Amino acid sequence: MAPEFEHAVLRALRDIPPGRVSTYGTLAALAGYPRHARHVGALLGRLPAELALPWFRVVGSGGRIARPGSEGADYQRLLLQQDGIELDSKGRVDLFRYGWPPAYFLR
DNA sequence: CGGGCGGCCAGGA
DNA sequence: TTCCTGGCCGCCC
Repeated sequence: MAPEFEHAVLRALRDIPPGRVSTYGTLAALAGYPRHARHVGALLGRLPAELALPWFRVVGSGGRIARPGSEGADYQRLLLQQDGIELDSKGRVDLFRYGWPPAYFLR
């Protein structure tokens, strides 16, 4: 994975404010790499916990938490709630309400 | 709403 | 080099 790509993505990741969420595709675009959503996922998946980065503030395009059923998914749901984010009955986030940056999620 | 399909792009085998 | 596989995405039924 190219260092420039990683740095750009992590920078965008750190810029997501508490209480907001972004998506893999949006983060990739913000970082300057449109269409690289999958790679953002691959990167977030192997982030060392020590870095304490807000990986949990990234969800799929439909506001869905990735890899449902997995242990990490439950943890992510918990962290999002602690962040003050409401999840609907199906565990999805309303991007029109919490999406970051706002301009990317206009109704 | 649910499921399939094709497209996306980098790594590993 | 080809082939397969992803914490994805959007379109079509």
